[in-house]
This record gives sequence, structure tokens and C-alpha cells, in this order.
Amino acid sequence: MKTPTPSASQIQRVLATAADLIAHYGFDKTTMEDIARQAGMSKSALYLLWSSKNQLFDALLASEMRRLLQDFQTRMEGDPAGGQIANLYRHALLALQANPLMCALYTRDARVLGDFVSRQDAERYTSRLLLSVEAIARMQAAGLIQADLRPEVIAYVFSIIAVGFIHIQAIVPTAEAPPLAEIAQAISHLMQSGLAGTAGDSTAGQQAISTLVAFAIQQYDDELAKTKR
Amino acid sequence: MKTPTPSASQIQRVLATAADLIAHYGFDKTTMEDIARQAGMSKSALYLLWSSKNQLFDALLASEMRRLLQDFQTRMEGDPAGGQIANLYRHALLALQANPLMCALYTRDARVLGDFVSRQDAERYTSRLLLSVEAIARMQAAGLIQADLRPEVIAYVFSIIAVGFIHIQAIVPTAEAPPLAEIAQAISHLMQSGLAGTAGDSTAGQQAISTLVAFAIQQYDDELAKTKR
DNA sequence: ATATGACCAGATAAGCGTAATTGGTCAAAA
DNA sequence: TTTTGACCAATTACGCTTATCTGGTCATAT
Repeated sequence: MKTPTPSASQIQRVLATAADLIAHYGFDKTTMEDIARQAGMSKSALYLLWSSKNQLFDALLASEMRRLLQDFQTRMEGDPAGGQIANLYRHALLALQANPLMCALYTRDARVLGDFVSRQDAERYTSRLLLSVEAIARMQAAGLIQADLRPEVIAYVFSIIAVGFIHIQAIVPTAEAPPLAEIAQAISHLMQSGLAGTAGDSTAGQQAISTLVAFAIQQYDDELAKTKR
Repeated sequence: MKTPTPSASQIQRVLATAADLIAHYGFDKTTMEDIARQAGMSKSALYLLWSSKNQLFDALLASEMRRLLQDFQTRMEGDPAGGQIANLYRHALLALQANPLMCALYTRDARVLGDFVSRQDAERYTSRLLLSVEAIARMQAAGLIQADLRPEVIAYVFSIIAVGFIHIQAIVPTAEAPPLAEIAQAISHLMQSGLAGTAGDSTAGQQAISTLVAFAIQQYDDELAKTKR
């Protein structure tokens, strides 16, 4: 199959421009007309791809989530010690930080998300975001994370740091902040010394996480496949 | 001197009610009339104590900062191992979390602070908040914090976690979150394993920090002393 | 088939004059 | 001396009307 659906590249282009515009101006202030013009088509053409603005947004979130996961996986697989919890978390943090829309979703940024913040299915994304309780428990069982902390607590601390990591950029001007990589490295250091388990090889964990992420990506692909049409 | 200034208790009462009201309704929505009535006096009486609403707010911030420091010191001194960096940070985090106005100031909460967020002297408080770069460098020199991380980076990570700690309560409903003390304990654990230095006795550090905090408290007392009158 | 401009109803924003608030002052009361 | 209620100017909130915008549809053009 050369082209899975007739206008796959068009869909990608629209979603990319929608991501830019919504991350910049917010959901409410970004009109369908804006998206269409910026993507080089008419507004009507958009309604041939999605039946409503909300459905376009749903597809956008799925697409960005997919991109985030892909980015995370690329970073992790490019790291020889990517299976260690410290690096795992570091890559997750950096991948999240590089995706403005996912940052907004994760921090429930009302300026970007508009009314979407109140919709209950926002959790559908944030609950999976970063490492889930289940994934942590699994890594504890595999000896990759020490087991004397409850997985719920670890997941919560992960979220705290991620939220702080995103929010602090609106508080401290970036010029005065240390370089991003150095911050991420320091946080990674804390994770390594405080959470690393007894298991020596991290490649097994890397494999497990990798397939898990691949599965999640597949799920989002499936969701994106049934984009109206 | 029995009463430093004629109406010291009045001042305390006003500042306490102002703290409650402003933390609840925000600076803009809290009127001088509200504060006066709630404190059991007339609006005019307030202007006998402060010459403007902004000056009252300045005094309030200084007062709350003082309370935060006092709270922190009490927690630290009540802890046998309070001089260890992990406990130090844990106590600072819990003391901050217990003070709504300082939380708002630290996270630049526009809903609570009103126009004050844009005023440049907001930094005057936040720059000192939590452990400063200088304090960290001093503890590194004393062997209480390991020295292979730049103090700026450590301070920044401290801030990240504090900001996340405050913000996450607006994202995750408290009913679903693990107990506060357990979270603080886990964060403390990360700090202990990742940042603790080589020095065995923490009592020296505790002493140093204690006098440092006492000095800061004194400074805020001085500032509060010259509250118009 | 594929894409588009014109079009519509509901929502949102912009004016605008008025009413209510509110920070701040002061002469008078206690 | 200490405190207060009345008072003022300036800002903000409120109704209300009008104008604009925007999500969504459809007949038409290519």
C-alpha cells in the first residue's frame, strides 16, 4: 500500500499546522479558517477530513501523543544505558518538554486547551503520560527500580518534577536558568542514586519498555486511522 | 518594652485576616473594607497603620515570609537529623506548602497576586525563597552536599520540585494523591541519596542554617517595624 | 470524485452609557 | 489621642445594543 488513505500527507500537514497554531494562540483563538489557510487549503476541505473542530483536536492530541512516544523511544534507543530508570525518566522529560501541546495537556493549561480542560477524557491522555504506575511496578518487579517505595508514590513524584519542569519556565526567565540538558542530567542523577534497583543489566528493561511504547504507538495509530473518512 | 508599637496586636490581627482573604479571593477582589471589617475595625483605621493598600500588601508579604521562615526553623530544630540536606529540603517544602500566600508568590499565581506579579520587586522574595544558591554553595563547602553539581543547578532543581509540588495539587485531585508526608518523604529520599555529602555530622550544618534563618527573620522584623506608623 | 466560495445561525466581541465599587481623605465624634 | 462615618474621584462592573466572527452546511465548479 503506497498511500494508506488518499490524503495521508494532507492530514499530516494539517495536524502539524494545527499544532503550531493551537500551541501559540490556544484552541479557542485558533479558527478552522486559520488552520485551513495556513495548511494551504479551504475550510471546507478540513470538513472532508474531520466532521468537527473537536474531532480534529482529538486527532491532533492523538497525533502529538504519538509523536511524543516516538521521540521518547528514539532518544531511549539511542542511549546505550537507556534502560536505566534515570535515563528513562530523563528521556521522557526531555521528550515531553519538546512538545508544547503535550506540555499544555499535562499541565491542564487553560489558555491553550480552552474548554477542553474540563472535558473528562483529558485524563485519557494524562493518565498514560510519563511512566504509569503499572510500568513502574513492572520495573520494580524486574529489579530495575528499588522496591521499598510504593509505585504510586514514585509515579506521583515523577509527575511533580515533570509539572515543575514545565511550569518553571514561565517563572524563571530562560536566560537566567542553567542549560536544559544540565538540569535534566541533575534530575537524572537524583533518580539514579535514589531509585535504581539491584538488577545489573538494563537492556532487558529497555526491551520491555520499547515494546510497551511500540504497542502504545500502535494504539494511537489505530485511533488516527479511523479519523472520520 | 512591653508593646514595641502601640498597636502591635492589631497589626498582627489585620495581617492574619488579610492573609486569609487574599489567599482565598485574591488581591484584586479583596477590598480594604473587607479586611477592616473582618479584623473588627474601620477602613480608616487601616490607613492609620499603612498609607496604601500596596504598603499593607508589602507588609503582609514580609510577615508571611517571616512566618514561613519561622515554621521552617521550628520543623528543622525539632528534627534530630534536621541538618541533613534531605530533611532540610523536606522541611522547607512542607513549610512552603503550608503557606498559601507564599505558594502563590512562588508560583507567580496571578489570580491571587493580581497586578503584583508584574512588579519587579516580587523577585525580592522569590529569589530568597527556598534554599538560595549561596546557602547551597556554603553547604557544599562544609561537605553537607556533594560538590560535583553546580549550586545553581541544585537550586534550580529544588525550585522545579517546589513548583511542581505546589502546582500538581491543581491537576491531580488530592483524594487520588498519596499522603503529603509520604510524598515529601520520597522526595527527601531522593535528595539524601543523590545530594548528601561526605560530612558525618549534620549538627554543624543545622547550626549554620539556623543562624542564617534567624538573621533573615530579623531582617523581615526590621522591615515590618518601619510599617508606616 | 474533489474541492470551493457563498451562506446561515449561534456565539462572541465591541461600544457605550450608567450604576456600583473602591482606594484614599478629612472633618468631626468619642 | 484615637477612631470613625461621610465623602470624593477614579476605576471597575453591568446591561444592552450592535457588529463581527466562526463552526458547520451545501449547491456549484472543476
